[in-house]
Amino acid sequence: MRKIADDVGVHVGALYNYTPDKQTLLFKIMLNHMESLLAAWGDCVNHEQPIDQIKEFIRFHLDFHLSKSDAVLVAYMELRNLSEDNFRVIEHLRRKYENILTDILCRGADVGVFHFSDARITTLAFIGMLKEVGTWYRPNGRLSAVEVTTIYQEMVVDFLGVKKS
Amino acid sequence: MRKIADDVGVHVGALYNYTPDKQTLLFKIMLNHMESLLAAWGDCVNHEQPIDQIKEFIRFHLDFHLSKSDAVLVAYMELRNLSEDNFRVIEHLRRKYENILTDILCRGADVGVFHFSDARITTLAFIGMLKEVGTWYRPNGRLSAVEVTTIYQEMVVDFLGVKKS
DNA sequence: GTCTATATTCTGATAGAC
DNA sequence: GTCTATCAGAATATAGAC
Repeated sequence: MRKIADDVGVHVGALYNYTPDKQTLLFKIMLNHMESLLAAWGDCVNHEQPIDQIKEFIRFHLDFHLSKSDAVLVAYMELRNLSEDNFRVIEHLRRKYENILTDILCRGADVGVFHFSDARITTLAFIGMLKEVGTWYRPNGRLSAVEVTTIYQEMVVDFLGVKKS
Repeated sequence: MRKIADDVGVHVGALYNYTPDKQTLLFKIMLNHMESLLAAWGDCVNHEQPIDQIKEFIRFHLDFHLSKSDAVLVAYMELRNLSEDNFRVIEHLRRKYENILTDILCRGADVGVFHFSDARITTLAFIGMLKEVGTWYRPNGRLSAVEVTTIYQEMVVDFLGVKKS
């Protein structure tokens, strides 16, 4: 709280005009993060073809997460510091986000353009792949955000295009 | 430190017979974790075929990480609490581990059985996929550890088998 | 709405008896 | 090597002046 007050430019006591306690503040930060994530996806274009839709999802996810790396760090690192009740709320929203991807995958499988063995596992594998980017991507690194996005889009599309025996 | 002392069954003061301070204790835990990870891989069978070798790597990684989920949680969550110097040491070992996978990928590409566009990105994508498993796998969940391993082996092998244009 | 001051608890670490 | 006692500083949170 002292560090936050210092960064914001007020003294500690003043902080409690905005939040009843630290736990509530953390929860509101994470809730706001998850809700704006879901809302931002709602504003994205809806593509007819599953292959276009999943590319859009990857572009959206990387764009959102790489541009808000601070909030993302909090969202993933402070999860265990949420109270039990607050944790459940955030987890529910996270599951909702994951299900966006699962739905795209299943729609693609239904029309026969995607091939995978388990929708849930494939979803989590892709989310894991994308999440990892946040740990190594640097704006001035070897690859630009656009290049990273393109590579990931190609990886995922190639993967889904394979016919499984 | 109080919680550790309590779990171990001694009083706080006694802990300082084993570590000069908290930072050193954390570092030694993480160092030990990374060194036993690398040592354990050194004890694995060396397969002739890259496809067998990468399957072995996936089996090894999941087996090691799912069976030591406590240590893995510390290893990933407490990274930011390491001092600058200690962080560099751990990061170096983590890179060494990642390079095991990169080497397998490159060897497979050299002999023409693996196809991917960027060895480093592919490595990190696979590591991310595998790391994610630790966040949702539960011993009594829908899938057993063996089933999860098999699915991941198939996903990775299928992915690497695709010819890129 | 912010500041100052303070209550209270927690935390890492040390000293000295046994 | 462990225990008891304790210090010093940090942390969350509150109260009351302005």
